[in-house]
Amino acid sequence: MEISDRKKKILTAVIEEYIASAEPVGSKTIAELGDLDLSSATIRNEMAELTTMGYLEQPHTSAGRVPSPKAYRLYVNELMNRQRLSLEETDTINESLSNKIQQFDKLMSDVGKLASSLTQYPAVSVAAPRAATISRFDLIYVDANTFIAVAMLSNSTVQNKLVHLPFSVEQGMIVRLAAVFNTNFVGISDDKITPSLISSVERACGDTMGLVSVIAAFAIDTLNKAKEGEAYVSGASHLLRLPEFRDPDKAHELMNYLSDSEHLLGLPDDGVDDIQVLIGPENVAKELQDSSVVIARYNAGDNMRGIIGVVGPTRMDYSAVAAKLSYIAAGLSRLMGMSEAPRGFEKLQIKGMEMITDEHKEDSP
Amino acid sequence: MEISDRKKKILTAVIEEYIASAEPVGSKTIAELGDLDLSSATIRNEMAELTTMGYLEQPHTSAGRVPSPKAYRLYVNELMNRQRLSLEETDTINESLSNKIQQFDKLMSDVGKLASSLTQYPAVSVAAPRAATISRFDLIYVDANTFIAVAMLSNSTVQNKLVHLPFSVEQGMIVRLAAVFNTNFVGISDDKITPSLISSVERACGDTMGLVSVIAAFAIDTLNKAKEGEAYVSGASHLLRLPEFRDPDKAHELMNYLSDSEHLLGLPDDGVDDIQVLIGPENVAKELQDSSVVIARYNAGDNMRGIIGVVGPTRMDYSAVAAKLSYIAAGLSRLMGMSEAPRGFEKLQIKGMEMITDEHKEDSP
DNA sequence: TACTGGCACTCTCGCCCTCTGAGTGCTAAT
DNA sequence: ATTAGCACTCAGAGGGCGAGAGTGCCAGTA
Repeated sequence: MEISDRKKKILTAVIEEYIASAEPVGSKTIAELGDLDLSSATIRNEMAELTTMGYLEQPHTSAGRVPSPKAYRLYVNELMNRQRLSLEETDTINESLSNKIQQFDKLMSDVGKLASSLTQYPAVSVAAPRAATISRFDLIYVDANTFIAVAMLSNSTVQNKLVHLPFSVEQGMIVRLAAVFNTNFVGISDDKITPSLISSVERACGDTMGLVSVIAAFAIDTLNKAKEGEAYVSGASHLLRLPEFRDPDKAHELMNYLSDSEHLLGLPDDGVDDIQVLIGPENVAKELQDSSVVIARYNAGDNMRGIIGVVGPTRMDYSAVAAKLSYIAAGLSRLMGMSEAPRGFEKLQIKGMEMITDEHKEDSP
Repeated sequence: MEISDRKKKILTAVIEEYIASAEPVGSKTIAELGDLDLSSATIRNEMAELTTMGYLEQPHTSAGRVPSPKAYRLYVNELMNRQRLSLEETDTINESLSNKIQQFDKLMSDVGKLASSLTQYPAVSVAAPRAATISRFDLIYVDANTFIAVAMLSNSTVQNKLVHLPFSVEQGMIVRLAAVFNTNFVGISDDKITPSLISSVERACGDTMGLVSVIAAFAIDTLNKAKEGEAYVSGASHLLRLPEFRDPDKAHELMNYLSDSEHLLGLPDDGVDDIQVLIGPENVAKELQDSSVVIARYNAGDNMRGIIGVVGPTRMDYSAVAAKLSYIAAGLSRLMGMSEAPRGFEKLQIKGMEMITDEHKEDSP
């Protein structure tokens, strides 16, 4: 059966009422809203039909109706009106992002915190794994027992390691090693760094003290680290505020699931849309079957992708959450993803100096 | 009134029973343990006195007794027998630590996760703030628009930044800048990097394009980052397992408190003992008044101090938690704090190669 | 004098019962 | 097609009751 316009209106009203109250919605409540000029009896009939059509559910006979996942899906796809953020809200987000972006390594977790405090739901922040090779290598001589290894990766990140040695090396050796590494280790993936390569390099520069091994280990370590994704969860405690998680066992189950980042690292792969909503049973993980997830993807240039997501009950304010997340994601892409434009420069301004970015735009994209 | 030996024994029994069961303990339960050969009536009398002395409390007239904070304090100070970890447990810890220590920047949060999973309580991992200066500076030329700034700090950490420029610079300029920075910026604290210093340096190397500012900003940023402490919370969901946090509001309050790292950064300062137990009202924060905190301090060399702590109900298995935490802390100090011995070297072994460390010792220190 | 058995007393907790009220489905009237 | 009206259902709140755990106290015993 096709769903009539009037049914859609009623369904929308039920969903929005339920999102606000978390309690089953009765026909009388809807009638009294006054949006549609219908008696409660008429609405009752419509709601009965919506129930047989699978859009509404009754917890028990004499209770009101609760939207089904199918209803939320319809709501998200066509019923809800996409919310625009207020100027105030976009300003807050822009300001937070500008501040956060100063410290690149904390960015991931800070963005999660921002999303969480903005939406009042737990947020997950995930950086997609990305393959990388070393594109430049350097060794900085500090003293006879110490040098710093620096590796710049193909994804434009730089890693370093301070190495103390239990013996002395002369500066010339360090310089020679750097040169050899730059010819042998640049542009290859970590599984190409085999023991046989290491020993041939050892012979090439006359290293008998295991220096090459140490540096090669650093290279492997760095590449591995780059390959791994990262995942952070922020604001998990927001869950406990919600009526659907008053039961500590339920809350515990979900929080436990979220705290294992293994589960979250898979998220960035499937799905192509900029923003994606997974409602209840649409989630594959059984721990999420009663919850919904809103995910925004961003592209931070240099083949680094990430997602920022929010977890909540199926009764979630999809409209507001989606608007906020996509604004954050767009802001991230804008601030970080300008591969063409000069990068890094604008991140290094002294506090108080103006950021070199576009002027703030308050349109949510 | 002085507390007799027999009272101590009874108190210990009550505390341990309560720690295990989370329910008020009656005289009969203690009598049936058989540890002391006394009738329930005698124990009843003793418990009544312990109550007037302030060691026990009654939730209501006809319930058993619950230990007071004062009782836990006595228990921790002299009653409990300090637990030794099993060989198995120490092996697990040692192994985890060896693995974690590979990736220095994740160490903090990983150690928290370890403590949390070991104790089954939420854990906090805090790195104390530490002042630092730059002890060596280097700029690595990548291409005409790109260089890498590397700063080694007095605390032996190394930071770097990839800098893209919206214009070209020649390699000679980069080299000259590095030299100038090494003479002007080494050994000074961040508040010495004033605009006037920057402009004098700018004049010294003929920089008209703001390069010096960019690099100085990196220096300030790096020093600031080093000065800030870091705090992580792991395994907060463990709280929900505990009977005292079945009430979602209580759990929410504590989790909320913990999630704001501001509160935790203060922890490392006060207190001098290696291991410290704060019971209920001994905590200054009102959110912790009903909970206990066990803190272990470690010293990771290079003037880096940190604490690893566990938060739980006052009814906490102090003995086991303290043993585990202090073993972890000692392990950290051992693995990282060997300032005299070669450092860094042992962290860079290829996976599968043996770690260069002391053999595992199963003594808890 | 120190301990113990016994007993009356108290109070929580779980259980059952009842009652109320919200919400429904259906029918007859408009 | 819509609505008013009505009988029906059922969760949840409130009250009463009994069981059981634990206590304090007293009198008796070693």
